[in-house]
This record gives sequence, C-alpha cells and structure tokens, in this order.
Amino acid sequence: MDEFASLSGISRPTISKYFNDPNSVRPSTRYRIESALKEYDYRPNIYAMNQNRRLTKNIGIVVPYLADPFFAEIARVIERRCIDAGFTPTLFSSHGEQGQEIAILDTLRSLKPAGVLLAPLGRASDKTHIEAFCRDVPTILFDSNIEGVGAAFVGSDNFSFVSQTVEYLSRTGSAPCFFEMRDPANPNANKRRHAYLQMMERLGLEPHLVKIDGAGWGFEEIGRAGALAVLKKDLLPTDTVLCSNDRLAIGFLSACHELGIRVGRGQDCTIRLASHDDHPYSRFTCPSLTTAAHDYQAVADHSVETLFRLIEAGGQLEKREETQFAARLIMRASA
Amino acid sequence: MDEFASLSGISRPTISKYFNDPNSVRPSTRYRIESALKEYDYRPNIYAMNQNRRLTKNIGIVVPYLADPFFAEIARVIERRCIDAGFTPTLFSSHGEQGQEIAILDTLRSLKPAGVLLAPLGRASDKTHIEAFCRDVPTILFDSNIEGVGAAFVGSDNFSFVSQTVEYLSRTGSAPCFFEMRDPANPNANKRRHAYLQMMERLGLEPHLVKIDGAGWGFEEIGRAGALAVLKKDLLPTDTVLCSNDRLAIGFLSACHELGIRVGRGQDCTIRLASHDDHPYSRFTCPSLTTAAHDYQAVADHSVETLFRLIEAGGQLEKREETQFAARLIMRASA
DNA sequence: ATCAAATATTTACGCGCGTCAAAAATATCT
DNA sequence: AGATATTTTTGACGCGCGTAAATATTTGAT
Repeated sequence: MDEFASLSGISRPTISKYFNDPNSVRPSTRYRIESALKEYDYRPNIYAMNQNRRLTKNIGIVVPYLADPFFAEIARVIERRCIDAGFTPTLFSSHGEQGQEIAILDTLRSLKPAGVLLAPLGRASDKTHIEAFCRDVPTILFDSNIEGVGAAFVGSDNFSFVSQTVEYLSRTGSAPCFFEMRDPANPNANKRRHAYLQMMERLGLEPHLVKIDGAGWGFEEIGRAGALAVLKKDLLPTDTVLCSNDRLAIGFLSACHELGIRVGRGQDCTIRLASHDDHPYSRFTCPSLTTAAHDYQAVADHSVETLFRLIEAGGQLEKREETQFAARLIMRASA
Repeated sequence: MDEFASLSGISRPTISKYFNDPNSVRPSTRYRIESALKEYDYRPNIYAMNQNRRLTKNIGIVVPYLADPFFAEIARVIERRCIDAGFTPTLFSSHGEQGQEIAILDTLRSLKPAGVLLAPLGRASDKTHIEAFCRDVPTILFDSNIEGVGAAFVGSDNFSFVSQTVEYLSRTGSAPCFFEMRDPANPNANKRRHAYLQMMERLGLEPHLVKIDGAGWGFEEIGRAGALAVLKKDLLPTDTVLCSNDRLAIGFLSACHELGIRVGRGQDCTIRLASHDDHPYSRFTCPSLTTAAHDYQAVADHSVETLFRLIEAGGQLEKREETQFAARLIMRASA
C-alpha cells in the first residue's frame, strides 16, 4: 500500500480510507485513486485489513440445507443484495446437521462479520449455542424462527399459507386432510398444522391429520414412502390432500403415479393435491402443483435491510422485530 | 496468544506451531495445549494468522449454478472432504453469470487459498481470465473442462453416459432421437451430442437431433417449452427420446403431461424418455426417469485428492491430468 | 550415565494495514 | 479577499501473529 501510495501520489492513510469506504474521500481524490488502481492493479491484503478493524465488511449467510432449491434461491437473492451494498457475503450450509451448524457459527465468530443472516435448522438446532452466538454477533434469523433469539426474525406467515390453500380447496371441492411428517424438524411445519386445524374449525369442517414416519431432509423420499403406505392401505380420509410442503408433495405425486392414481381436478382424477412453498420445481411436476408461494423477494429484501439497519445501529435494535410476509396462492393443475 | 502462552505455560512460538499443525508438537505438549484451550477458550485471530503465512488453509469451491441440486450435492461432498482434511472450504456460486465468475476469482485471489476447485460456467466463461487465475492459484477444474487450463480436470466421461443410454434404448425398443438446446452453455452437452452421433453411426442407425431454443440456466422451462413446440407440431422424429440432461427431461415430462401424452415403456405409453446425470429429483418425476448417473462420490473424491496432491507438490503437477469417470445406467419407469 | 537427535524456548524482527494527532493543503462560503 | 470547514498529509504506533536463529531442554537408545 505504501508503494501504491507513492505511485498514485496520494498518502497511504487516504488510500486506506478509500478502501474502507470509497465515498469518504473527495470525488477528485477518488478519481485519482481509481485511475491509478487501473494502471497498477494493486489490491489490499484483506487479512491485514481485517486484523485491526473491529467490524469487517463480511456477512455470513447460513442456510440449513443448500441442496434444497428453495434455500439455494433465497441465498442467491440475499447474496446479491449484500454484494451490491459493498459487503462480502459468505454462504454456509448446515447440511441438515447440528454439528455443522455449530461448526459454522464457530467459524463465523472468528471471521468477525459485520452481521449474519441465519436460517436455523429448527428443532435440530442447539438453541443455547445459537443464543450465545447471537449475543456476540449481530444476527438476523430468517425462514425459521427461534423465539427471542437474534435481533429480528423475517419469514413467511404460515397462517396465510394454509388459510388460502384450505379455503381454496374447500370452496372448489371437498375439504383437505393435512399430510405431514410425524416429527417435523422445522418449526414452520408445526405452525402450518396449527393453522390447518384452526382454519378447519373456523369453516366448521372436520380436520384430518395424516402423519407419516421419516427423519432427515430427504423430504421427497419421505413423502413418497409415506404416501405409498397410506394409499396402499387405503387410509386416506379424504380425496383432497394438503401437504405441509412442496417437497413432500413431490414425493406424494411420485407415489400416486407409481400406483396409477390420477391427481388433479379433472373428472378422471381421484385425488386433488395442494401444498406450500412454491418450490422451484413445483411448476414442473406432473401434474403441476397448486401451492402457496413465499414472497421470496420480500423475505430476502427485508432480511437484508433489517441486517443493514442492525449494523448501522451498532448491533442492537430497539426491540426484537418479527416480520412475516403473506403467501400468494398459485393455482395449477393438481388441485 | 502471548497471554494464552503464559497461562498454559508454553512458549508462544510452540503455540503458533500447534495451530499451524497440531501434530507438529510432541503429544505431551499437544495435550497440555489442548487442556489449556478448554479452560481459557482462546482462539487465534485468523486474519493475523493468514497475513504472514504464504499458504493459508483455505480452499475455494466454485460452482456455476448452485440452485441446481446436482452442484449443490457435489459441493456438499467436496466441502466435507476438505473439512476432514483440516482445510477451510468456502463455497461460491457464479449463478450462471460471467461477471459473477470473474468477481469470485478476484475475491479468491486475495484470499490466497491453498487451492481452488473450479467448475467453470463453460462457454460463458472468460477463458483468458480463468487461465490467468490458474497460473497464480493452484486450481483443479471439475465437471466442465477447459482444454489446457488448470493443473488437472476431473469429471465424467460423456461418451460413457451416452453410449449406455443409446445402447439400452436401441436394444429394448427403437433408437432415440437426441433432444438438446441449440446453443448449450456447457461443453459436456457438445460432447454428448458427438457421442450420440458416434454411437448411432456405430450401431448403423440414423441419428436425429432435435434442437430447441432457449438460453440461460432455466433448463426445465427451456425443455418444457421446447417439447411443447415439438410435440404440438408433431415434429418428433422417433417415439424414443434421449435428453441431453435430466433437467431438460424434467421439462419434457411436464410438457407431455400437459398434452396428455403418456411416457414410459408400458403399452399405453407413446413415448419413451431417457436422459443423463441422475439429478437428485429424477427418481421422483412421473414417471421416474431412466438416466445415466454420475459417480458423484468418485468425482468429488478424486477432485479433492488431486487438489491435495497439487498443494503438497507446491502448486505444480508434473503434467496436466485429465480423469473422467464412467456413468452407471439407472433403469426406471420412463424408458 | 552418556550422547545424539528431537523438540521447546528465548529473543527479535517484520508483515500490511488501521488509526490517531497535529499540521498542511484545499474547498466553500460570505 | 478572507474566514471557516473540510480534506489530505505527515509521522508514528500497534495489532496478532509467522518465522528465524541461537540456545536450552527433553527424549530415547546405547
């Protein structure tokens, strides 16, 4: 940097200031630095930069399972927003394992990030560990909430998802049963079950929960195996099924096809199937999936904006914020 | 570290050596350090650590499109292997954009990684830029090759994919046409087309290429739109279709369902469909997809092992290596 | 007990940059 | 033009650690 300073005819502290924030120097100075930059292609040593800065420009993004296109997609949007704001995002996936999530938070701690956007594993998370982490590092939770942990939570309003699908299915045909995992790892799943029960009661309809076995993040296979078991024994209480999420529904459709059961709202169909999330593949299933869509963009935008506010406020918000965005019903062929 | 050294009763250079490689100190010393570590939970400043080390313990993993579960999955396996070997992997996705890929390589350069595992965008890549990067940073290319660039390439043998599917389809029914994008972004796609033509010639069969329009990484939608166009105009030259990759096939299946065309090898089916990659979702499509599977684990393992060799050899291999793993035919319901 | 080899300690320097205070230069306004 | 506010320069210190050379200690085998 010393060398580049002499070459560009500007003092080193000013160069340093420029790299800290290009807008903090006079436009004419900035121009001189940037033209010199092109000529000599100097780049500061990030390790030396971050050593003394108490706040780096790093932002950690943690998702529970990156092989799920839903998280891949939301991570992409968030990443872009961070870059545009001049930060350096780093993406981590817990791969569905508590050990990984803990290891990531430990790594993140020593990266001294300006802030972290964390989508926790859910039930599998080590709450105590996450809580301790959030006390030390400005953190926004997204997708999956942990009560009272982190400076804010941004996600989707599960009641909005379920109320729309239940209402639609009931109005246009018969009322749905609710198809879900027996022990869902994700807190959203529990909220969706409650929302289903609440909605059915409100509509004066009898609720039916169909709980299937299985653990882990291979939801499609769990849904397929569960559906096969239920369908073979003819245990489905209704001809309309509402899956807790699209990945289960994808497995359900697979099972139906295997058994020669037609799904959809046509006259030759015996089952109507709907679901939640608007998974990137849900429009390519056969039949395409009627579902309630997350407002991806809104969740991503608001998460990032809240984090920036948090960072500017010095890592502390007045009080913990919770924001939940409504779903949008997407009618396709399956129901 | 000074403080921790006094507290643990061990000199600072020895502590430093321990963190550099825990096995480089005597077992008794290591034990004393690690018990002190638990008591005082000191953690070294990674920025200060990496500043003077000529070789960091970082490894960069770059994939072209993380929302594609294929890359998400292979990235997961590679990540794990790196962690187990004591490295700190960082995952990047180019998100299908040349600008992103260049930006990632620039970032990576200043991270001074011990090595990089790079799956290039393919045709959209800035070859000159990647070449320059590979000269400075020990890099292994995987999935998608760029002739002569990087210390080695590890991927799948496209001929092995196509020869098996073509042979199987021809033997068990009629010969397939080849369904692909007109201007594929990925070099593997071109190799697959050549392999198809070669195989058909070898079998004495007439080849048919069905080229569809579309650009970008939304292969499912491209496949769906392309299939709709072809099917509606009844332009399909054969009743057996071989898609260049599974994502196109997923779109093709969607189009068939929309048009009421049954796919599979049953008597009520009018089209047989097969494909390549063994995409994580290909077993859940309706019908499930007959495909040729990558040896994920082998590609991941060999990529990582080659990189470790490269790192230990000081960033230079005797000569550029190219390794391609054979595919495994997976027979499912679609053909 | 003796000695060579392996390992640990002492001492000291430097990496590349952040940051501070005081002085100098420049811009902005009346 | 002068006065004030803003920005830049000068000079200097320290961050937390890697690393090197010389010295001291421990280890393992004779």
